[in-house]
Amino acid sequence: MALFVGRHRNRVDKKGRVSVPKPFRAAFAGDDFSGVYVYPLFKFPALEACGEAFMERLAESLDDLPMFSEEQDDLSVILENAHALPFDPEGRIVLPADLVNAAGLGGEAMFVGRGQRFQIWEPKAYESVRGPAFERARARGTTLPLRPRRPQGEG
Amino acid sequence: MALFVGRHRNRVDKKGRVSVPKPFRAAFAGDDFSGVYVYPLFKFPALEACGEAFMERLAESLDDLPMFSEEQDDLSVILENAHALPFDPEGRIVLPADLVNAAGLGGEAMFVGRGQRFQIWEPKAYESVRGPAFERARARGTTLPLRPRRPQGEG
DNA sequence: GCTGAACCCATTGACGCCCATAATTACCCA
DNA sequence: TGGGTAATTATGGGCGTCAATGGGTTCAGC
Repeated sequence: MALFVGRHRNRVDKKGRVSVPKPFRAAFAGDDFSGVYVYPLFKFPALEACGEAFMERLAESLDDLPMFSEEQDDLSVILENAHALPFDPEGRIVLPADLVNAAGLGGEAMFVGRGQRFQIWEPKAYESVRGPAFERARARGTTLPLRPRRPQGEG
Repeated sequence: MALFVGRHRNRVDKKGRVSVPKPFRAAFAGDDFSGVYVYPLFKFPALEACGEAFMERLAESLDDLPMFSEEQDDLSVILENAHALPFDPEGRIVLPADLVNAAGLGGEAMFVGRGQRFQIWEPKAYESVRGPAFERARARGTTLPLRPRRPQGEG
């Protein structure tokens, strides 16, 4: 599967349109739904986006939680606040007002790859929140506990 | 899988292009994505590069961690700072400004084999940082416990 | 008839592709 | 063993294409 990596900074025009970076769009090729699912993060002033496959996985994970439980109710807010945003012919999406507000977006949007999904940030907010993360990793001498290599596919 | 070994010193032209040494390129033959993933290292003023397989493994390791957890946020630093750099028809990649800055690259780049991955250094920085490593290993009488030979072939 | 959204079109600027050339390296033959 | 030659890789520059962007226009719903 194609991965989302790196950062891309694009403009948000007067109509609220913003181009999804081509490398990110490419990862959705073949999906039934030509667009992305976007929802606000509760942890950061930012949005997260994913494709159909991941959204289904998320829904299933929610179903694994006890029915009528508090956690299920809480985490369901993701689905409740998610928007399915279709691509226009040029590969742009229109961000609804509630998402713009949640992320504090202005004239520009920063697309940030996260592997299976990506995030959308107001550039300055990204800088101040995530900027220190790299320095922190350096200071801690962070090491990566990698998942063991798979015996077969050896992908 | 082919291994990355040895050092290669290539020029970086005005456009930021640099040839990936042929022996290194060969290791990526057969990948869906014809190019390399490059990200800055925490520990050194240098870049590290890997292929699709390793990057997917990294993304999967991330997904093994709980969504919205702190660890996941920390580890995704690599993905956020990585660039997918495609080969041009001549086997070169274009290094973006942030990577050039992170490694302090000028007119030349040193490619250093590291087995499953390789690094990209500014030649002088490599000399001063890694040069002593050989002497240090000698002085310490460093030893390396080898992993037992695997039963089959299976690279 | 009005509002809003989706589509179409034009511009521009970066990036990828193609070519030509130079520097190695590998190979062959004397 | 040495030199010469051929093939391959590295390098540099120019040009064409495509992605990003902005505005206009048509269509549908109210």
